[in-house]
Amino acid sequence: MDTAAIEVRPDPSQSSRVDCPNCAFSEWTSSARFTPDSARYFNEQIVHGSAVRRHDYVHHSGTSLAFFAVVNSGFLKSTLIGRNGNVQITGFSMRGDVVGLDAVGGGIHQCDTIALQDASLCGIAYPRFQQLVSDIPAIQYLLNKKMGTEIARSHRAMASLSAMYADERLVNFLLEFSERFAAIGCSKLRFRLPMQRQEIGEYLGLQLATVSRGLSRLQEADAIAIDGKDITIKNVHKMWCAVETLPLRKARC
Amino acid sequence: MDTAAIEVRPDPSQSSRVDCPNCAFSEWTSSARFTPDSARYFNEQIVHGSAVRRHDYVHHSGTSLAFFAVVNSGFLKSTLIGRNGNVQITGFSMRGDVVGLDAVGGGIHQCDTIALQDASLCGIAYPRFQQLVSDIPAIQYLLNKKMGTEIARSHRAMASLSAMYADERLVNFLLEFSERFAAIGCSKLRFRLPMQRQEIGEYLGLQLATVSRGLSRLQEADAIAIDGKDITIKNVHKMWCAVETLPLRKARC
DNA sequence: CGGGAAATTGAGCATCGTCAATGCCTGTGG
DNA sequence: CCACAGGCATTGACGATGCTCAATTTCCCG
Repeated sequence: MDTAAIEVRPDPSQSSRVDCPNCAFSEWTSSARFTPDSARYFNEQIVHGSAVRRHDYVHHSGTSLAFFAVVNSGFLKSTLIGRNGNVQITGFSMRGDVVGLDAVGGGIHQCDTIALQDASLCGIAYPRFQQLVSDIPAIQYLLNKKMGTEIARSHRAMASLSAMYADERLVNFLLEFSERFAAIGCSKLRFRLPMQRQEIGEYLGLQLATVSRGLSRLQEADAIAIDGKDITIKNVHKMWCAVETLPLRKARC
Repeated sequence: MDTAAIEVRPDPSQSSRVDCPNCAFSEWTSSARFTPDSARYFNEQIVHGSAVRRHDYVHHSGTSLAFFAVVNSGFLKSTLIGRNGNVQITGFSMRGDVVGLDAVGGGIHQCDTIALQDASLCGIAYPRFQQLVSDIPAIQYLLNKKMGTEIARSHRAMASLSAMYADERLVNFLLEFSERFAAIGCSKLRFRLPMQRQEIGEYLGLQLATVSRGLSRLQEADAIAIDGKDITIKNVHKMWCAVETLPLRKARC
C-alpha cells in the first residue's frame, strides 16, 4: 500500500464520483458559507469514495503531502515511531476527520496513517485544494476549524498523558470516544472500540496489560460493561469514582 | 490582567505603531508571497509593540478569541487546568510564535497564556484577520503553516510524554529548546531557560524533584553544564548516553 | 544584608512496566 | 465436526521508576 492508496482503489459501492451520498465533505459544502455554485465546484474536485482495507497505509511518514483525506466510514490511526522503536499513536480518525493536517507545516507527513478496519475516504489533491482556497474562502475557514480542533485535542491528550493516572486516562479515553460517537450520530453509551488493547496503550502511554487491568477494574466497579471491543457505559459518575478507590488517591479529593 | 492586555499597554520602547522594527510579523510580510502593497496594508492592521509583564495573562481560558498575538521578545506559557487542579503546560512560546491557535476550532480559548517574563507582542484582531484573508491569500498560507507546525509539535510532545523515561524527556526538551533558539538566531549550545523547574515538570509530566535530579545527572555525566537557568550543552551524544546508564535501560540498546 | 521563593538532595514506597502463564476466540485444515 | 494454531486478552508476581514528603541549601530581590 502506498501514498496513492486512496486514488487507486475506488469503492465500488459508490455509484458516482461526483454525487457521493456518503461523502463526509458534505459537512463542508452544506455549510452556510458555501454558495450552491461553489459547493458544486468544490465537490467536483473531490476524489470520492476511495476504499482502504484494514492495515492499508493512507500515507507514510516522510512522504510529501499529496492530498487531504476525509473519513467517510471506518477508522484510522496515526502513528509516530520513536528512536527506540516506540510506537506513539497520535490520534484515531473517524467519520468527518481530516487526515494529513500535521503535514501542513512543512509539507511532509510526520506520521504514518493506517486503517484500523476497512474504511472509505474522500480526498482532494493538496495543490488543487490550495488553488481553491482563493476562490472559496469558506474552505479555508473550515480547514482552520479542523486544524484548531486538532490542536486543542492534542493539548488535552498531552494533559491526559502527563497528569493522570492510568485509570483516569482510560476513563478520559472512553468518554472522548463516547463524545465523538455522539457527534456522528451514534450512541454515546454503547459503542465498539475499533482498536485493540495494545493500540489503546500506544495512544494513552500505557502497557497493554495496564489497559486490560484498568478496564477490568472499571467493570468490577459496575461503571462499564465490556464484551471484547464492545463497551457499554453504565455510569459515568462511577467511572470517576472507581479511579479514586486506590490507596493513595483518596487523599486527592 | 485580562484579555485586552495587549491592547491597553503599548510598549514605550516602540516608537511607531506602524513601522515596528522588531515585529515578528515581519517574518510574514517579508515572505515572497506578499506583494509590497499587501505587506504594507497588513502591517497597518497590526497593533504593534504591546508589552506584557511577568505573570500577565495574554488570554484566559474560556474567553472568546479576540486576537492573534505573535511574540516579539520574551517567553509565554500556555496552560490547561485539569479536574484535580493539575496544571499542564501545553507549550512555551518564543519569538515568532503565534498565540491563540487552539481557539481557532471553536472560537473559545482552551488555555490560559501567561508571560514567563516581561514580553513584547504584536497583535491583530481576529475579525480583522479574517477579513484580510480573502484579500491576501499569503496570510492564510502562513497561518496554515503555523498551525500545522503546532500540530506536529504537540504530537511529538505526546510521544515524549507517553513513551520516554524522565531523563529522555529532559534531553528531548533541552534539544527542542536548543533548536528553537537556533531558529531565532541565538546560540544552540548556550541559552537561558526562561521557566522554572516546576514549569519544566508541568510541561514534561514530571515532578519538580525529578526534573532537578535529571538535570543533575546530565551534569554529572558531563553532558551539560547548569548554572541556575543557564544551560550549556557540552555533548549531545553524552546526553543520550547518560539516559541509558540506569539499570534496566541498558537492555534496550 | 535578610527573608522568602526556588532548587537540590535524601528516604521510602506506590504505581505501573516487565515477564510470563493462562484463557478465549476465530479461522483453517484434517 | 473437531483439533489445532495463532492472535488477542486477562491475570499474576515482582521490581524499578518516579512520586511524595521533607530537610537543607542556594538564589534572588527588596
